[in-house]
Amino acid sequence: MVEPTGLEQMVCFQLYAASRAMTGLYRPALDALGLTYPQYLAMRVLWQRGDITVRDLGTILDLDSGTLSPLLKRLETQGLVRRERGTTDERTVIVGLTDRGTALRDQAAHVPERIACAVDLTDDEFAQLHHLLGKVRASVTTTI
Amino acid sequence: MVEPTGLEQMVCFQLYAASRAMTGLYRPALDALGLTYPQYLAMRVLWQRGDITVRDLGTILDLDSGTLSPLLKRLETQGLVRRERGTTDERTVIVGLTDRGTALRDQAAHVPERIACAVDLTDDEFAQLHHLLGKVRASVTTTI
DNA sequence: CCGTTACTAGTTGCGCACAACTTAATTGCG
DNA sequence: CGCAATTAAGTTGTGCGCAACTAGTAACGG
Repeated sequence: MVEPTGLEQMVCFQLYAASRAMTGLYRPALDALGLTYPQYLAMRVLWQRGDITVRDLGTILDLDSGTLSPLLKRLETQGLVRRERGTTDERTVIVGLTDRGTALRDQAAHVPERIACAVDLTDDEFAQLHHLLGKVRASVTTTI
Repeated sequence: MVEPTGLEQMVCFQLYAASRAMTGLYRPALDALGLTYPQYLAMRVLWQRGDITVRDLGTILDLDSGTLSPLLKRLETQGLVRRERGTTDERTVIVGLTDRGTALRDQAAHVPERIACAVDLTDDEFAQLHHLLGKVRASVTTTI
């Protein structure tokens, strides 16, 4: 689809570097909440959707139990999350918010605007980028 | 620059997910070479530029010595790279390719095309994505 | 009903990332 | 020159990501 020497390599590296730069941008705001970026993503899903199995959380975040189990254990240790076995299917574990976890939502409310201000893209460019990243993810994941 | 509730969050997550998906796409090809993706990036810089200090390598890859030192040590253990103190400035360490490291370039030559074929973007879209990621990186890093 | 197969979480091990710190060398300023 | 400030690389500690594996549960086919 493209000459193989430079461009697509550059795109992949740009992706890798831009992703790390963006999570670095979140770091100060999230440090104040005591969260890492992946923990923040998990909390966002919980704030939006409430109780959820580890499996479904993994599907949404594109992470497996090898990553999520210890991450959720740390959130549980912080008192933000509780975990309990599913009743109908005892293989599953259902993750839910504690009161402290629910309360954190308000403190985290200001985070996205702090980020948006720092990234110098127009609405159109945001939408374009979103579209292109979606295409990349779709084509890469279907390639498996 | 944008309503703070959804879009920019999605973009950041898309970036995070797309980056991991892309490195996952490299994995089979790089496994065959015995390299991880960050190791492959370091080798690419060495193939292009020859001897380089750890500092300059870090500037190019946007990584610090905390990441590079152990990574380069592993490449050295594999016999792909040698490290020696700079003569004029003994604080620096100059990284260079061994014969085995140089030879690996030919085996790695086919990697980029394998990736490009799997990502379903036109040349224009690749260029757009490259441009937008560059803007993100630039605005994020200058924000520091 | 029973055994095989599939599925869900969790664990282990390794290699990043990154913050914080250490060591050693250089630079700069009085 | 002499010493403080700066710089380069390395070390330590924590938290991902992901492969490979384990334990326990559910589903299914005969």
